[in-house]
Amino acid sequence: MRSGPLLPRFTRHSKIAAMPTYNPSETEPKWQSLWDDANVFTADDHSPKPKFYALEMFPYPSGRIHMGHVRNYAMGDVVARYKRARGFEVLHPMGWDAFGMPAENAAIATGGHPKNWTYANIEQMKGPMKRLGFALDWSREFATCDVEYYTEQQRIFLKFWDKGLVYSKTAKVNWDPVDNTVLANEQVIDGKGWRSGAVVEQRDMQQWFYKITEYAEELLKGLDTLDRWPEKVRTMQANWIGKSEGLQMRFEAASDSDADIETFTTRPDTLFGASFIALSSDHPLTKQLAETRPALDAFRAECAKIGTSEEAIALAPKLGIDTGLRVKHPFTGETLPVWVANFVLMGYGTGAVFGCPAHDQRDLDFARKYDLSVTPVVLPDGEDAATYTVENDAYTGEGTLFHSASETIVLNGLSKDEGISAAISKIEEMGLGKGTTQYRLRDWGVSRQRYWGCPIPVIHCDDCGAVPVPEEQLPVELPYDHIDLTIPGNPLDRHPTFKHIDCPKCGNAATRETDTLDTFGDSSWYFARFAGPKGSPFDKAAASAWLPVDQYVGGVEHAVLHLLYSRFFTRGLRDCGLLDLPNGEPFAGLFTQGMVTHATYNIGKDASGKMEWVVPADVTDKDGKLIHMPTGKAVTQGDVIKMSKSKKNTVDPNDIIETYGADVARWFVLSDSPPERDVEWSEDGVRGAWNFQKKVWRIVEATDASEHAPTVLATDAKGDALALRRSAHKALEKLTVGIEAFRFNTSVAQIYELTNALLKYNGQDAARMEALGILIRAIAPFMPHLAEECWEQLGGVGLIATAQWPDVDPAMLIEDEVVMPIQINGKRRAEISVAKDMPKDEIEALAMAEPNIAKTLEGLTIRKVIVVPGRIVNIVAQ
RNA sequence: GCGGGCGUGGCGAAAUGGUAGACGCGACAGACUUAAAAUCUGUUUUCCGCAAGGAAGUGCCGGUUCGAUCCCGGCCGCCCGCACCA
Repeated sequence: MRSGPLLPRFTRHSKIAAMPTYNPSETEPKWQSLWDDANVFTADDHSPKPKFYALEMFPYPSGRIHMGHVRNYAMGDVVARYKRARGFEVLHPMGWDAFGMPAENAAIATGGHPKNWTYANIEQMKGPMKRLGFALDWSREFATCDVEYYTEQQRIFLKFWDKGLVYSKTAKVNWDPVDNTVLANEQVIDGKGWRSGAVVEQRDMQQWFYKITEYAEELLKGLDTLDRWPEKVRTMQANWIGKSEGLQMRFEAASDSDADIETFTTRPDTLFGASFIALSSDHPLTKQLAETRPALDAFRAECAKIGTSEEAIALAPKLGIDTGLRVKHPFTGETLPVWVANFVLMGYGTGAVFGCPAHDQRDLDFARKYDLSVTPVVLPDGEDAATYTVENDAYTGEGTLFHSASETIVLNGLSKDEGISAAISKIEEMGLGKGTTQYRLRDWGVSRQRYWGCPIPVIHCDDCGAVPVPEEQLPVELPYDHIDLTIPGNPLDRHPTFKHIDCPKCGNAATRETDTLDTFGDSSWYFARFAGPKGSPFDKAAASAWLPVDQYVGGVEHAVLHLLYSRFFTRGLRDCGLLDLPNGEPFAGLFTQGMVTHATYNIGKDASGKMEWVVPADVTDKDGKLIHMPTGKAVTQGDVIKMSKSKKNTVDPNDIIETYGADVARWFVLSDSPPERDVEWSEDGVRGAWNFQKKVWRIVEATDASEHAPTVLATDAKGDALALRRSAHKALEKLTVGIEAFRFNTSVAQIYELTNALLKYNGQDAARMEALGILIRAIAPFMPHLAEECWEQLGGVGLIATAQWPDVDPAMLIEDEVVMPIQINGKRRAEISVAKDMPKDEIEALAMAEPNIAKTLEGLTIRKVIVVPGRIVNIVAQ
């Protein structure tokens, strides 16, 4: 006899007593409270089981959950529930990435307080999140704007300071001269402030930096160990770090009135092709020259307008101005002109390059425009040195050096790599430079001139300079009173009590730093805090035991910044002795999920010429025409894009939960599309999920649960029962692989197949119950509430949330008979059914005997017969 | 511009060297129903054919292979990233 389930179970003896159809609005809250009562999802720090840390990128508390959240957390939840069923102690926490600009924007718009707005939003979002039934350990919840959290973040800042990972320098910001405030790049639209419309200036400000470049090499090398990260993300990070090996070298002044210029190049082999030197418009020498030359100063202003993004600079037409300065070529002694060019970045290398037009496209475009010489020095294989020229396409590939000889050095005949080594050696020998490694990665500027963030724990003293706040004086708490964001500028800067304080070192009057930390700092260590909140800034032992996160799930938009900063933080924390994580990697497995998209709908442009978008819920199909119900206007369907408020193509998860339930919402976002790809929301798709839910319940309803438990093994099944059993175990095998490989859509397909097999099966025997038991447990990570209800109905013991994953019976995967296609010249002409272990020659004989094969082979000569046992027969004939 | 990815039925897709289109949506036909919904059965890549069967087919061109959606080269198209949104 099996023991009873948690809830009184009502047994059905016949189909006469009408069973109510499955009602998620009743069952879902019921199971959620049972899970809560049993503390099923609370992770045990001291469990003897193997650990599994499942984490989704925590949400910004905007106040509303959206379908993207549902998809993100549903994916993590599948993994978390599956791993629990597989015997792991699972940590699956949730919290809030709660600092940031939207709270300030809301405060600006409504006059409210960012703190009130944020905490109210958290409360508002928690309800729907809980209603979705995720297997989350809510006991570890926190918001990054909690004083307890940012106190510890300030402590980390101080530890980093002690470790030499924090420093300050001046850096450029977008300055809005009307609002007197610093703007984020996204707040700058066409070079103007988003609110004031004033032309934005680039202004230098003293700012704090984290020395991420200290770890450039380790962060790059570490990427090779992240074999459970998408290749794409690793490539993006590697590009971001941008390691390049080359030569830093000085071009010496041609005369006393000229100047030496320090350059960096990755192609010293092309030195003989150099025809000019190009300086960045921000190069110190450029600035100096611009002071006395209005034309150059104007050109600098032109360059600043292009913007700072690499894309903008790369796409802008190449422009320059000759400084009149001349330098000496180190090998030939010839003079080279020094130009200022708009395509040279100050932030990379030395802010100066030598231009070799034949072998660099930018240099070539520039040279053609200003009629500078183009001398090819790398000869592609197969080209004739006497006739080879470069017209409009620079040659950047391999080849043999030519036109590269002087009294100083001869590079002719060398390969590209040999030329690079030889040129570096020579320049080093001449004392003009050194082979070096450059990184594109820059230090992380963390200062934000904003209120709603973690205060930077630093005090500025006229005598002592920048002094870190002594640890015992933490936290530097964000003041709540006297905060008015509707006035331009940073409220902390004008706060009556926050800013002015005595220097902790000398006791004289001093001022607090009024900048707050970049919110990326908040999210760079929250996963450690989840693992153990006790301790400072987190429980070292617990965090070290839980980390790394075994499966992290989130949007690809975080591919570089958040994920790179976190990788830096865990290394910094390790080196400050706060964390035992030898390889420093916070996330062992990463999955980047696609977006939830939806068609957009509009009813044309309004009087001001602005497109009027309408919500999908208001659009109806009337005789094949789309109509906007509130206005009766004709609707035009636009692109299918990511759900966004501005295009109004959103579907509110609350509405879906209310209408169909949490399980259906979860099932839909996991079913059709591969997880890494976008999924298009559709009403039909949701109804499909709804119908599937009902179908499962109908099968359960039609099952006599009085004889067998759902954990039964029908080992003596024969005939149809055996066939069902085979289907069940095959489906189980495939769907398990699907979950492990993050291909939930294929798991769903297997679940459908098994469901269809069960639907067709009439027997009320152990095989039916076994297959159904497998189905229900397989559904559980996807539709946990439905699974619990079915499990209970079938007489399953305990909660399915704590049930073990069913075992695949390997014997059920092996077929005695296999169907083999027979091809002639790669085209399928017949198929035969043979015993699995039939010898090759017998298979061949059978294949030849097939009527259609014999017929097709008539008049042909057989050249070769390929027999791949269990797979295929291919006859090559002419 | 540089870097990366993707391209398969009406649609979402599956198959990563072995029968292309599993599974789902939609559509069509039928059953049940006064009717609709729900449910069930069947058809559904295109073309020829009553059928058996045949031909073409995974963006385009070529290559490797007995065999290519899959591997390689070139092209076309679309998408993403390129440093203060989170």
